[in-house]
Amino acid sequence: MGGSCLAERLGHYVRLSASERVALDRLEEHDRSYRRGTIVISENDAPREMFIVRQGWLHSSVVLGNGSRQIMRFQFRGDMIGLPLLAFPDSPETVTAVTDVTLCPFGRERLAQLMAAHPRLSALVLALTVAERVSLADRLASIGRTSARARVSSLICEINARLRILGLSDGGAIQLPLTQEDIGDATGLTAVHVNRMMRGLVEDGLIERNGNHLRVIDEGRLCAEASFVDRTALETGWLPPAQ
Amino acid sequence: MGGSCLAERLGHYVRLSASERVALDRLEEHDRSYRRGTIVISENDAPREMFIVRQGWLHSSVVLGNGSRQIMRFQFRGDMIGLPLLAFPDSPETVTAVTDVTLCPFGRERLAQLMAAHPRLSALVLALTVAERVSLADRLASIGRTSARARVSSLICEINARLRILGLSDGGAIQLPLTQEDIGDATGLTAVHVNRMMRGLVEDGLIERNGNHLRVIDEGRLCAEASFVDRTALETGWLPPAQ
DNA sequence: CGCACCTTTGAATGAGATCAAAGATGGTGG
DNA sequence: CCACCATCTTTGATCTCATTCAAAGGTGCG
Repeated sequence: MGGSCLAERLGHYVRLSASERVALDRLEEHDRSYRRGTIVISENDAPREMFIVRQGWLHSSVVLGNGSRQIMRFQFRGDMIGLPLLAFPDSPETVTAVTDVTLCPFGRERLAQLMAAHPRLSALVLALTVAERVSLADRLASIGRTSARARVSSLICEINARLRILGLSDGGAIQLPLTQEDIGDATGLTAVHVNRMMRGLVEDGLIERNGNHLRVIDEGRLCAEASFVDRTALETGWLPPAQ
Repeated sequence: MGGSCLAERLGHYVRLSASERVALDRLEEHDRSYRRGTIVISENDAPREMFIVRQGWLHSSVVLGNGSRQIMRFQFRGDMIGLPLLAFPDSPETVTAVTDVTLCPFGRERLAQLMAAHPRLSALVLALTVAERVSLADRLASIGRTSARARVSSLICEINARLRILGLSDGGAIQLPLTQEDIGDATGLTAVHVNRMMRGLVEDGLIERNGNHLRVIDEGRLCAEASFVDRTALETGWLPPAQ
């Protein structure tokens, strides 16, 4: 089964103690696979579990009264899914598998135990949640205050930056298993307009595409146009000592 | 000085133990006042402290490369400010006092101590952060996928719901110390268009205004138009035992 | 009282949506 | 292995909601 994916991620930021590592492994005792397209958590359902992503892409979204969909965020290996369960009995969002995925389910009580026993992991999970909040805020600013072209650029920059630290971006070349409709739902645009913007980016030599394959050519210019800030680094100097 | 504002808020969700109460009081040992308009934390600065709001309104915002501003969220009594310091050395956002405010500063180490000593408070702070993330996601969907009128309605609904649990909404009547420019920056609209939308809401009998005073007349219809969901309740059944 | 800031209104402009239809692509079953 | 069907991409024409520009009232603070 290999080590815990969450441990792998947290290991980027701190040197985990043996007992922390054991505790994290226990969060991922079980795993479960889903086909692409599967709805893992459904809006307004009352899920009993959260998940850690072991393999594959997912996204979380909501559908509004007018029938349109907003994709909030994409989730990759090592990401935690379904955390709203910590605050609300009913899920505020739908989580969908974009590709075939493998997930490790865990319950609230299990997390509570871990937090009680390991203050440093507790603090680290809080820091990760805060970082995700900041990342959402970046997206908010992008959608609220920038042009269609900048919104698409920003999404590409974010996905590329996040895949890079997972070793899934080969010099800017990534697998992008999204339809233009998906990209539109993530950026607040129509699929038609996403198409026009992406062709523009190709024409201007910022990216290349064929099929699901995308390559960022001029990352500096792409990020600059998008006002994109990389949030993948994390400050950890303040954490309490390991247990 | 009265009790801790954060304790007051957390007390809505759980019955705090004596020792938890003492720990929370220590977070708010000091306080500091700022005039309205003051920038409390500046984007890209490296703040040394976070704050708990004791009195007044603030907002957090970013300014993008094109010069426009996006307001992410408004903060009221009992809200925590500057949490990004837990994840990033430089602040990703500017925090500004909308009215005269009183804030209680505290450092990361102080929070780390509290989390190490009080697993339940730890979990509760995590739950609050998750809830705020969900609330941001709601805003994202509002801005990404709804009309100008719905966005303004949604903002009014959210502010009203949050002020209500603080006892600051008198049957839908609230103090709204915001310019239409502020509302525009929060909803991704221009001040001019905000003006037209608000007059529309008044004409249709959904709200009333004069000066800084706003009254929600038909909350049901306003929330329905905005696809607004109240996120002020919090699930706490899973928390570890109090210390 | 006067000035700065905010709200309100109108007219022109424009970015992105909508509508429609023609190519591509790929997965599935025969 | 190939043909077919569903889904996705691409392109063009038109429309609309929100922006932009401009200027005239209000309001409150110093």
